[in-house]
Amino acid sequence: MLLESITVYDIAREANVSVATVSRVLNDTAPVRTSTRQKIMAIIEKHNFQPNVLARSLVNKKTGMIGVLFPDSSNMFFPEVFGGAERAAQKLGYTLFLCNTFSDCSRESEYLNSLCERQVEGLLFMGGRINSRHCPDALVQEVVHIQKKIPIVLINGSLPGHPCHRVKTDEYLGAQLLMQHLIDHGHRRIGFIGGTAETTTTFEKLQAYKRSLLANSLSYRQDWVRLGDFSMACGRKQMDQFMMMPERPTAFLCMNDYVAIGAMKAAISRGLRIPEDVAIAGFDDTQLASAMNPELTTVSQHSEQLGRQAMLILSKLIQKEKVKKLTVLEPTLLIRQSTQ
Amino acid sequence: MLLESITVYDIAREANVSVATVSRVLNDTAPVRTSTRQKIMAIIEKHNFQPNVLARSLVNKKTGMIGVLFPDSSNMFFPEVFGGAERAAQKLGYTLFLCNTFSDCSRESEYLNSLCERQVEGLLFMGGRINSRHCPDALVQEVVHIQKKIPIVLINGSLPGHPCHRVKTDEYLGAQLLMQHLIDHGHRRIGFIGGTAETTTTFEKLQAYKRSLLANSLSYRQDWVRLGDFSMACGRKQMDQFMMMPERPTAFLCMNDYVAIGAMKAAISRGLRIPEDVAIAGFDDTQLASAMNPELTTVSQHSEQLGRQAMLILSKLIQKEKVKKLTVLEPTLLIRQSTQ
DNA sequence: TTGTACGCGTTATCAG
DNA sequence: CTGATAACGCGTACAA
Repeated sequence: MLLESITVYDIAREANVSVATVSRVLNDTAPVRTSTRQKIMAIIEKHNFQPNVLARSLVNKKTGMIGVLFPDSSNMFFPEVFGGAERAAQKLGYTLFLCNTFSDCSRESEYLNSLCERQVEGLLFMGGRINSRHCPDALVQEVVHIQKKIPIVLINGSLPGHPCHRVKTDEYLGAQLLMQHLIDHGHRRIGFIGGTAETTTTFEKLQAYKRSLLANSLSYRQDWVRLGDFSMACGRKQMDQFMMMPERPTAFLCMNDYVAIGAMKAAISRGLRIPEDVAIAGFDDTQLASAMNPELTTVSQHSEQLGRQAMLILSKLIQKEKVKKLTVLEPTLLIRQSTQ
Repeated sequence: MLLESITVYDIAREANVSVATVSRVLNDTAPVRTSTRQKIMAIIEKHNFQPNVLARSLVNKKTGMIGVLFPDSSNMFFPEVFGGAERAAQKLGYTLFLCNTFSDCSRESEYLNSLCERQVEGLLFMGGRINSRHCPDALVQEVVHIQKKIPIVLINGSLPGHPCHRVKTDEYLGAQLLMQHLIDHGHRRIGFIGGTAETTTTFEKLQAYKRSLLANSLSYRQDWVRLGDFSMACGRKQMDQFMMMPERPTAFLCMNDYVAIGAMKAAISRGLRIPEDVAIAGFDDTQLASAMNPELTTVSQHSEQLGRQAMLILSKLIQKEKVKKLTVLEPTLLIRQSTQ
């Protein structure tokens, strides 16, 4: 059951005017005699009348809604991003329609569909298929097709083979900064923990990891790269594995803060001290990083900025303005206790 | 610009049928000859036609949308709650419309308005005015008025003087369990940190705190109750204050996990050991609690359950079923390293 | 089984 | 300044 029971007709009748006039005072779209305007306003107030946005959107073809797809609300990084987007959206007169895909591609497709049917005016896309290194073409096409009709901005991702508007952090640079920091602190044996080989975000960091080793004449050992997923559990499990190796790294680059914290916990429970015995670094600078003890060295993606930028670009796209396809934000290295 | 360019008329014309028939195959609402059905389906597929939900909702008066108001996406507790609600919603065929009020009452009002205009079928309400101990009547009336037309479920809150459907954790009991645990462990001097005197959630815990002291013949000292807000910063600041007192508690009950962690950090940075020198307990069992080192003793509100229950009740309300006004979930004490 | 025509609540166009 | 009236895209009695 919907709220609406009272319509413009009702208030028009009560005011002895036509619906057109009511609409005019509602939208201030044409001059109305002050006396009639006031009469109408009074009746609107009296009944607490709210126009039905559905009907309105149906005619002016504007819903004021922006769809936002994100993979996981339990990873603080994403709420931070869409928090930034939301603030920007509000200033621009848009409302966000948040969709948690739970990193599930089919759910992603469903939401994509649903958002289109709901006539959102633009889409902010994070996670899932746009971070997949081998995304099935069907999934790519889905997005490509939608993009023909409605503007999309990808955040920290891409659609291989299809130019899209994108906003991203230079994750490669971020990982590189981290590596350099570790190396500068004398670490010669560095491991990598977390992420999946399938995801672009992992791949970028892994590339930076490898090249940094190479550039510093340090050896790359495959068994010192232990992927998994993006969770604390993964960090814990993989660090446990490292612990059982005869020869292990003295420092670890982790996929994100969650993984890093899991790794920290595993190390600590084995009696290791951080950073004296082992250095650990995360990524994203979620609240967790500075909450930990010792505080976690990490890289900030300026998550709110990321969301804000994406929303700004999307709004320009909606206004049919030309915008450059790619916007890259520079990450910031945050050196804390866990590595020095 | 909206996606829709092709309508039922277009596909009707192409199939040489009437829009009615198209609508019938779309909704399977009446028998259609198999051959024509297939012809129509083919054309729909071909053009990738998607019906306009706006128009549809306008006639059947169902949007399938549930509005969700929450105060702060940067407090993990809330994403956990609406995560639970979202899973439940999906099974029931609803889509959540998430609105971050940033604990700002005016923003809350705006969203409330916007959601009604958007014809959501129900509302899940968290934070803000429903947790205010002295909520201005105007704000209460806003909600009361909406409630007459559209079902609302309040989560962990209430509207003083107005019966509402509510789902809540027994926070009083939670705090009591925590107190008993501390007392059982020999603590005789216990402090309280965080929250604001204005919020009901703080008040409930504070009541439990006071009564537990009384019931155990322990003295209540006003200067050992240091409120503030719900942030890590608050925990840190207040613990710093405690540190400068000549006589201070040996244990602390904190408003939530964030405050507790702030307090922990402050204590640690002063060289205190946890739990040997000082015991600290949080509330909510967010991811943070088990991520910390030492792990944080806390109380689980079963946040996902909370969201799920609320959504279930709301859906019954929408179906006009009778549902009991109040549902209380029992919290669970989680004893971890920070207190023993 | 299918088509016609109206209604859903607004906005917009065009006369007056 | 104001009032009919036609869209907007779809569902659905009612009739055929």
